[in-house]
Amino acid sequence: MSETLDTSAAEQLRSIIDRIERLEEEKAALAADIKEIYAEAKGNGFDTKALRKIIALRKKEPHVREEEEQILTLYRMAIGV
Amino acid sequence: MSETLDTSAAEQLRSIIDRIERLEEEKAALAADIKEIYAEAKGNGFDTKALRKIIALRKKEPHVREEEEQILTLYRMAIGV
Amino acid sequence: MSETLDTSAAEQLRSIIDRIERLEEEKAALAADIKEIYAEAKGNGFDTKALRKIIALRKKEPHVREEEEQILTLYRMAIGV
Amino acid sequence: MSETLDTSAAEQLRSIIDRIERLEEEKAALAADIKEIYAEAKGNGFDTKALRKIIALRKKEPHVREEEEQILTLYRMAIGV
DNA sequence: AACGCATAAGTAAGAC
DNA sequence: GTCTTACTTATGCGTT
Repeated sequence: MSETLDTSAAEQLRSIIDRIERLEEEKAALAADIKEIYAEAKGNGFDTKALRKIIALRKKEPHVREEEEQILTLYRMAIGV
Repeated sequence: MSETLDTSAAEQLRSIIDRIERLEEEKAALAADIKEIYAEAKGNGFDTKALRKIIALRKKEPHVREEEEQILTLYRMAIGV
Repeated sequence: MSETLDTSAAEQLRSIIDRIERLEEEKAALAADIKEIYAEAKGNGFDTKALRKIIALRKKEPHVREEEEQILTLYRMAIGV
Repeated sequence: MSETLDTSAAEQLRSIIDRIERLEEEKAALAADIKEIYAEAKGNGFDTKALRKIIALRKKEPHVREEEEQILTLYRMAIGV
């Protein structure tokens, strides 16, 4: 490997970093918004852990979710939990 | 801050690192054993994802688990998922 | 705990979930964009692991980063790594 | 899929879960021991964040670590961080 | 070999 | 202030 990046590569590198940082910033802003909603929900008496589970459940395709729940139920019954 | 650690501190540092590394090694060995059991279970037709959920469920205190499931069910019914 | 959520609470719940899901969607879109930039960078011969480290370094306040690096160097010299 | 596990499968399932739980317990005990060493080190004035970095560095093969550090340095110089 | 999944680690925040 | 809990990132693993 060479010891330094040539000018073109250095410019490319800067560009990549800039673009990523810009997007990361927007992503962080959204994460903050989401966090705020959870905080507000908690303030209104909702259980955030359950809220997160609901969100996760709704992300799955219905038939996938049902299949998974069926298997889990099967195992739970088998060992009595 | 000084620029180097004195001999005593350096020795202490080595000792700390050694002890942690030794324990990390044992921990990694156990993780490998666990992984092997999952692989074997999968080979026998078990669903590892469901297995992991079962293990997680059993980690919780029964009344805590029941409480959580009750809330989740409440929310699921309210929004129909 | 009551067995069902009253209408008002159910509506609130739906609203919370909707808002979070909308934001999560935007967040996922940004994450996908970021991933794409990394993939493109990789295609142009950049090392993505190093890129991520650079991004992480730049997130820190300069004096914090320097302080951390100084301590790390101190420890590295003490144990010779 | 059948609605219940036959007796043999249920026994197998119990055995799998038992074995995993036993190993998980030992693993958790080791994790607790490790945490304790970090706490003790912190009490003696060591920086745990740096300690963790040292441990991570030592996990890598020397030539891999050197290669990674070389690339990172290259990028850092190119963008001046 | 790339892709997503899953674990683990590290970091940051909140509760006691 | 500490100590846990949760969120984020990173790395490794298995799958396709």
